[in-house]
Amino acid sequence: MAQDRGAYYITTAIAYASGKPHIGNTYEIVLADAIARYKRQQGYDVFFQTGTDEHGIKIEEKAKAADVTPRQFVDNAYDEIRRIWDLMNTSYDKFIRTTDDYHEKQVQKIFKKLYDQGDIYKGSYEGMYCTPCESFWTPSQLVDGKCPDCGRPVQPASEEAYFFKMSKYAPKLIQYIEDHPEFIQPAARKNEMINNFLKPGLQDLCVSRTSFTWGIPVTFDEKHVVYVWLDALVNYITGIGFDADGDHGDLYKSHWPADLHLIGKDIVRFHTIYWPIFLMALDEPLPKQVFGHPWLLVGDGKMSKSKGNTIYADTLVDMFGVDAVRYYMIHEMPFDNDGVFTWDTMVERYNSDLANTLGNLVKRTISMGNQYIDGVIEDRGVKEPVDDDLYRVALSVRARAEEKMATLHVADAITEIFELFKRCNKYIDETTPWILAKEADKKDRLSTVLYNLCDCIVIGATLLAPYMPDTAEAILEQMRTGVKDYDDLDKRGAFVSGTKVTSDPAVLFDRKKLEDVLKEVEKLYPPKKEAVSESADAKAQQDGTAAGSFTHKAEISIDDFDKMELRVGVIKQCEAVEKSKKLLCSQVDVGDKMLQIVSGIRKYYTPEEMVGKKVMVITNLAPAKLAGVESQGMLLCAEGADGSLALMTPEKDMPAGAEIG
RNA sequence: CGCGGGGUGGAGCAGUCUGGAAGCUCGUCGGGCUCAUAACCCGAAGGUCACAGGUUCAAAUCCUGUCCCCGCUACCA
Repeated sequence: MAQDRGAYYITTAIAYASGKPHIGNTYEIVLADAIARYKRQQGYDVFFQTGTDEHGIKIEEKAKAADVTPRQFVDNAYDEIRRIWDLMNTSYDKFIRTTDDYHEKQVQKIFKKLYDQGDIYKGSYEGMYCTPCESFWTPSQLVDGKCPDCGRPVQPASEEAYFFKMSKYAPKLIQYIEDHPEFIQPAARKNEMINNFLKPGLQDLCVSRTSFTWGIPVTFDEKHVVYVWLDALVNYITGIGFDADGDHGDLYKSHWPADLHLIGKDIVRFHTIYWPIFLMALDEPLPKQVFGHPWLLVGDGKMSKSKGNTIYADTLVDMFGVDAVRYYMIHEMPFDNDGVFTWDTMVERYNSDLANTLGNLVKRTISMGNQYIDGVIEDRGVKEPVDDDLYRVALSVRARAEEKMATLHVADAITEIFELFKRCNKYIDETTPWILAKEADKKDRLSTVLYNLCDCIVIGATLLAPYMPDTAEAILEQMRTGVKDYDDLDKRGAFVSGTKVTSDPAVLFDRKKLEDVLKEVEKLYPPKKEAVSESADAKAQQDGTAAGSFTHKAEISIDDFDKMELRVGVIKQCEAVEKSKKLLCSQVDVGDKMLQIVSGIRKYYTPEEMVGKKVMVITNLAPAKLAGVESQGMLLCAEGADGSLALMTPEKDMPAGAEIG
């Protein structure tokens, strides 16, 4: 066993239980798993927690839309999320749900405690209220003084709510952040937090809601439920046995404070400001580090259903296998920049790194062992200078990978390990075992060369285990070698001399052809199929066609249609709207009058090319102000899921004002 | 002057904090090898490090200014 290095507590953010997680969400658990396995290998007593965030108005609404109870809804989402986490072979020790009894109970106790000690107080939430929409809006959200959703007038109103005294702890938090430069990672995020939120002064945070019920009720004021972030954040302590009365479980005593909260860069604020302040209020120590990882994107945009580019981990696993997907996610993610998924790079990494460099290395080494020396790989001690360079690389990989991991540069760590596999391939060419095999007096050298290779492969495979556990196991199995101790990986002898390796080495990663993969993507999920299928999205994203998820609206009657007045308009003048990046303002002749119409199409058309165009116009749309400019209608456009856009124009020349219908 | 990220050989990136011969992966081309998964090894071509000034013995790196791209936000009627 590696030496005992003490406790290590790592968490992911808990996944919001609103649906199936896509590869971007899945990346986080895989990254966390790699770190957790790595720390275990090093000898830490690791506790790795993940889970689901199951409360909130969004879930309540989604459940309603799906015509199920919130409970049923989150149960389904939980099943799906956990299935994906398990599919990815992630070794979490605990999966917490915010609907778990013990968690809910502790949230209530924590809320009560903070209330009793005066950190939470009852106040009222002031704002402009739109009665039909049942929504509060801040003055800056209002459009033209009206509700941004429905355009109707709003009234000043207030609603009672509980607030947390954030400002009280701000100086202490700033001090902590300054004293612990490693607390917020990457460092760039630290400055954002301090400059954007802490320095200007923290506002008290509203920590209860009355507008919905799917949450944890406040025990002493039942019409309030606890704000989801307060509910969610404390999972990190309730999951390991925190008790608000101080009667903590052993795990809490041994593993809090957490060593690492691994989260997405979009929620850094909650984890580096609110969460530490909650902990200060509870008089508990703060986590040692919060790492806001970048996002894994698809194509060149953020993944979303509406963009039609969602890709799920299980689709990829079906095609490439778990470890290949883990490898891709870990290897392709830069430390502080967003990473990108494309089918091209997926196939490229798979072939180049996994099939060629690693898989082929193992196969050719074992094959030579079998062909030349009956699979019994023995160190006969016939050394040559070239061996030294091989071992120089092999025995230093652990240290180099460790250096990268120390700062969570996981992608760089795995790259270091592959440097060893590349070095091994080179070594084969340098030593030419097939020539040694032909010379009777070189048998001992041949055996030594193959031994050195096996030894280095075992070192590499062992170091690879945290990132690609199945692959590491498969390699060691082929080498008939057990798991090696981390502490010995800087020494020769990981592979025991005289071991007989497998006589039938399996191919670890079979090469893929890009065109086959693309065909499969298309075949598995044909485009334009009825329901929303992820690969139709993937296909759309691949070739730019507009397949993907369509959202359909309710059927309308001819009378409904008749309410619209559609006409051909001629654009007489057009200019960019000063204060906007997206808007063009056109003067359109619709026959009997001129309409001023503002459209968000500046990205696609210049004002000059707009002039003279004949377009389709809705002429009886209620006027609205966009960026302070009045718009009296709407130019109709076709918009592709890939972001393409075109104005609708009459197929034959038609006069301005011609009715459309 | 809304906030932030970025512009480095065909593609994707590192290097920028702490100036000191422009690097990595993939792709392309040529060669080698034949144990292996059309694999592996070697070599080559390919970059005015967005642009313009400045500091310096020396600038991808520091300073000033400009242009372009991408997120977020306000206003995509």
